[in-house]
Amino acid sequence: MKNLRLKSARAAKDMSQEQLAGLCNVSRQTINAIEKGDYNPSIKLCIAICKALGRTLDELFWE
Amino acid sequence: MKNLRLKSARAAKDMSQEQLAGLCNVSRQTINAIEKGDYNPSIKLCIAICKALGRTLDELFWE
DNA sequence: TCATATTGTCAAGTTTATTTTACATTTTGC
DNA sequence: GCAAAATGTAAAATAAACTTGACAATATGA
Repeated sequence: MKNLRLKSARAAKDMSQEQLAGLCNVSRQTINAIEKGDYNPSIKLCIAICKALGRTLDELFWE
Repeated sequence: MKNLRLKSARAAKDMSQEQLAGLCNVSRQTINAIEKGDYNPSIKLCIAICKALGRTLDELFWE
């Protein structure tokens, strides 16, 4: 299941996958895989993503 | 960093670590380690825990 | 006090997230 | 249409989550 809320929140900040990855200290491929729904990130990474995008866990990852 | 909100939410439901583990399909040791802060669970597991305890991600895992 | 349930912890093994490198495809701006 | 940036994807290696089994320590209740 793709994470379109994440993709959209990133677009809203006009941020590339690579920029977001840099802010979160992970690789670009990791961000790509998460948006694509390929795997299941750690809560720590989810929190880092949320902070970089100014969102909360519930907004980006709650179903 | 211990997760006391999780421990407390579990206590509020009068649920043992083993019962919670059962509902989340993980081992008791995994729940123990998460409460103790020993590791960094996946978002999928966090969501399962939240659902079992009737809480949201922000309530149990947001900082 | 005694028995039992719950929790803490450890070691060894398996699975899976994440990295690195690399290349192909698509999008964007000029 | 061209060049550059952004995205999609894949294989091999590494780190860390998670399991299983087992035992000690602590709490709970009769």
